[in-house]
Amino acid sequence: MSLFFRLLMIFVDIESVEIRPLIRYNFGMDEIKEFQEALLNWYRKSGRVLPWRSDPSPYKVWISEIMLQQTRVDTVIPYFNRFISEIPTIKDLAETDDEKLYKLWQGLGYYRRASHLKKAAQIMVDQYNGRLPENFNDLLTLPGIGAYTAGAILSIAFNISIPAVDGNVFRIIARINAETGDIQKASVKKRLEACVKELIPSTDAGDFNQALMDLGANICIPNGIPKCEECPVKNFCKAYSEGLAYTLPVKGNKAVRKTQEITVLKILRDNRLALRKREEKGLLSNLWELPNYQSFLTEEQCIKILQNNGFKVTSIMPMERVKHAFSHMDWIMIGYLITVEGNEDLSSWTWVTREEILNVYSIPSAFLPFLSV
DNA sequence: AAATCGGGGTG
DNA sequence: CACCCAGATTT
Repeated sequence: MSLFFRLLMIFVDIESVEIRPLIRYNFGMDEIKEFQEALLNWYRKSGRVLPWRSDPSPYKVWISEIMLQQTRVDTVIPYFNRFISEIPTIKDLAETDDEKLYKLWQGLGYYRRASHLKKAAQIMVDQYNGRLPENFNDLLTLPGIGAYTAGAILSIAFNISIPAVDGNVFRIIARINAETGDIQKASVKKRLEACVKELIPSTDAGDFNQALMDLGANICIPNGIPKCEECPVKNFCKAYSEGLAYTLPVKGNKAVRKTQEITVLKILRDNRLALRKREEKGLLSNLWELPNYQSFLTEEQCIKILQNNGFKVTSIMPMERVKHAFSHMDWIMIGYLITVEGNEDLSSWTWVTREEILNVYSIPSAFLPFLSV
């Protein structure tokens, strides 16, 4: 045997020790077939009934997948139904007014998704004959579509055999293999994705992928104790056989949360409320907000700000303190209810009616506690 | 690789 | 209160 081969074997051995700890990760052909059938049979019997499943057209699958990014099914359902009803086709989406689009998205979060949808729809109209492209690479070029969403669209809407690996699937596959590596790490993710590629059937890929999602939602759950006894594929699961299902997967990386103190002004003039449009980039971009300022301001400081802009303050009253948690930071907000007189309009402020607040302007959830009063 | 980007449900 | 969710994009 050549020296090259011996070195290669040593290299492979080291790799397998470092990158593959205990791990299952080796399935026989018969076993894969059994796994697929067990999962698909369970899905056909116990899968969820969802609005985007009754008619899995490419458009509906796409919209649902974008809405479902980091967002629970129960949250998405009413947004999805309203969206499809208001904007039923790709062409309609490409031509939808931005305010209407953002209003439909109000409260759903990750607002970039809405603007990505419209941009992608315009590209589909311009370059793809008004349809979704049917291949992975073209889908990936569209804004808002990454590897997971491209896989989901291709498998569910076009029945192409391709994985759609989301948080559910990472968790399930990690447990099946008793993967003890940190599933946040790229190397571990790569390993898990390769495993899904082995397990996915050449037909029924859409059902297979959705079956994994439903398994993750109802059986192999993320928080709390997984319901292993009800699991259709428990006999294939190394974490189950070793009593590790509750412990796995391993996730490191606890990010430090920051806190910002903010003063929010609810300013009324002639029964109209002052709103301000946020920047086109960054947090809550393009949405409408109550005028607000860094740090906690006193009544006197607020009055001075308004006077400097040409208003006469006729009343000012402190409002209840509100906390709002984003995924990466917290806002602590104090508020003042203020009435003003004066004709000088700040160019960046818009004076709106109660009706318009409800029907036109998209306002982030953080400010809603100040509006209900 | 790590940070950014929402909001709500859950233990 | 911390963690997670049918992730993608930017830094």
